[in-house]
Amino acid sequence: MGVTIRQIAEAAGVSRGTVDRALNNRGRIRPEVAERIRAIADEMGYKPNQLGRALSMSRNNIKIGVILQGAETPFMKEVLKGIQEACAEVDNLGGTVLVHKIEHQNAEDVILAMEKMRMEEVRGIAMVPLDEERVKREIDRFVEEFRIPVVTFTSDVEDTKRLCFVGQNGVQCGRAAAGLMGELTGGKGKVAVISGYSTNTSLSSRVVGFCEEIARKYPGIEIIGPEYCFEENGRAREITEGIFKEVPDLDGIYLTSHGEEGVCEAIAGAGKAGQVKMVANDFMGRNYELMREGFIHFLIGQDARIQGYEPVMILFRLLFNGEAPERAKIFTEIYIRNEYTIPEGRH
Amino acid sequence: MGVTIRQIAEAAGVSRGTVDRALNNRGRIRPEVAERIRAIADEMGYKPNQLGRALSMSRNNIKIGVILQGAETPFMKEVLKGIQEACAEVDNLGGTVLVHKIEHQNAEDVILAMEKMRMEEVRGIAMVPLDEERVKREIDRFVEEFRIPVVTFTSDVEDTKRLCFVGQNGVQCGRAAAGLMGELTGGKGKVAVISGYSTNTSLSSRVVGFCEEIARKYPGIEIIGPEYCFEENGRAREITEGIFKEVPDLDGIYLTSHGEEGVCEAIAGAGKAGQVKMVANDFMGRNYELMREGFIHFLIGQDARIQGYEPVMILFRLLFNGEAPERAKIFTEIYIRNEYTIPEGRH
DNA sequence: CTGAAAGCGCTTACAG
DNA sequence: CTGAAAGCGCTTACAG
Repeated sequence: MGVTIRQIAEAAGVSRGTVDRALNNRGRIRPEVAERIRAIADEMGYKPNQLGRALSMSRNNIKIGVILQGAETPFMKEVLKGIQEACAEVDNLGGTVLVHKIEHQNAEDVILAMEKMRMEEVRGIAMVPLDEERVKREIDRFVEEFRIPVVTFTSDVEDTKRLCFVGQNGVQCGRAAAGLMGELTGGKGKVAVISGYSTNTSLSSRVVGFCEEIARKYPGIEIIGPEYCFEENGRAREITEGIFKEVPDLDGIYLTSHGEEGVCEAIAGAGKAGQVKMVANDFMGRNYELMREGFIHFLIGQDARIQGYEPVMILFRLLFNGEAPERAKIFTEIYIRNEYTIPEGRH
Repeated sequence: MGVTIRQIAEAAGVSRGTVDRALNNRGRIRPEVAERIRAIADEMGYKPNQLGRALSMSRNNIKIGVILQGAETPFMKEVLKGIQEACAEVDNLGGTVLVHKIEHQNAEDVILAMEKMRMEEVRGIAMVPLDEERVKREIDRFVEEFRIPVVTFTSDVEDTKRLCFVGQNGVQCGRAAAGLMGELTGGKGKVAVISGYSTNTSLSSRVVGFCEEIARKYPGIEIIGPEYCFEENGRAREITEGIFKEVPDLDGIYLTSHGEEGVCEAIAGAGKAGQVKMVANDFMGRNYELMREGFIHFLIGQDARIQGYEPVMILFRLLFNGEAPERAKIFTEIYIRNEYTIPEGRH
């Protein structure tokens, strides 16, 4: 197959160690010799064999830490699957991945977890951050003082020295929903926006994207809300019922977050299934069923798996090959699904 | 890190070769000994290190052949990128991939390419087949007589001994389009279907899926056509103009294949941009632009990359690890995109 | 600055 | 049926 380091060594009349030093800029080599070896390697079309490399490097194994918040949510459980896939792959390549799960969101716990990771001597950290000053300061300290690169995922903290972010572009997600709702309603009528928490930045980005784009492209649509249901079905139901009372001729509902079942119960109760157009988010819980039953017209989702997988692999590629990520923000695909594009073998 | 074969050998008081024979059922070992070793390995939680395995196996390298048809089309060029990714990965794991490109579709050339692959002693073939008797017979002969597994991709030939198929479910794709068109038109009006070739099975599946689902779920919609434009813009334009003449109050167009620009010219000519709802296929050519310009409302697409990547990897996993694919038909995701979910950095 | 050697975890002829 | 040894392609102390 490929050219090996041994062949180059023979062609150059030096030892394999010398070739290694030349090709990987390890110093301790006469510059002219290094130059000559590199030229020979180029000419012979040398491509390092990752296998040999990895096997040899597995002696000083690369350890990567992962810190998960909100680990109890269905979304994070999906993300965790992606992390585990990455673990398997990193393991195969001779590295190690340490995962620390935190239930709910908690700055204190995050900082403690980071400290723990440092004690374990991880060489990089992938984490779900929190938009709090002390967390951000800690991230910067890890990067600058300890030289431990940090990749954020799912939520971002832009004003830090984190290497990059992997996750959804919330504003764009809201715009996509606006495009769908616009077409579903023929660009006119009344559409309610129901969100989860006003304090959650990724949810409010969706609301902003939605409202802005509706205003821009479908000025014939009047927006009701946003109202907040705290991702609870009971609350979502009450809100929806309330809206129906105020606005009996409602044409559509955009739901940024959980509470689907409550909303659908209210729709069913009002006898408006299929008639009130609904766009919701995420491929979790009973959402596919609700789509099949005709309550939800479109689901917008993100690839949770890749939000776990990619951050770990980005760090591994950095630490193993010195490959830096291409961009500071790696936005995941925004999937649009209708009842015909539900993946096989899913709930 | 993990438990190694050497540790098991020490624990069992045998040589590493013996452990290998026990764990990989290579025979030439006393059954009791094999059993004992397997028990010990289990207990110690042994997981074979793929790296060591691959590096060692790279001596008798695994060669995989790929046969591409219609290599000149934009779609196949995307597929080819996936193939090249797989090549790189297989290469890294000590294997080799041979790619044979055929312009257009041609049974004779396919059979010749298969023969060539056999001469090259490939251990598996991934190919775009052709629904012709002699091609199918040849596939069966390769599988049964030569014991060379065959994976089909992009198009399938069900009644053969091929290991599995990777590609789109055309009928489902048509149904997804029907769901979109139904919502775009409010479930009523007149919708034209324009396809590429009546002889192309994957295109006719789309037509069938579309028409059946419209009839079932949106009985208020009347279907015009299908007409065939041979994927030519000129022809597509004429057809569309013809339809406008016959059906001035047309509400939508479903285009199963290329000819988008021709159709859009006709729409523009009639001053009906945005008004006639359009659903088209594939993320190629000017399709994203046409969507941004408001001609196309939804694009349905397939992940071309994975249709090249996966078949090669399926064969590699089979030949390298003895892992068989999970299903005989591996359907790729059906993506729905609107103007807000166009991936970054794409034309 | 350079080389010889050992080692990463596995597989595979070769002896016996 | 079993073991000792060589080898896959690379990296890395250790000498010099």
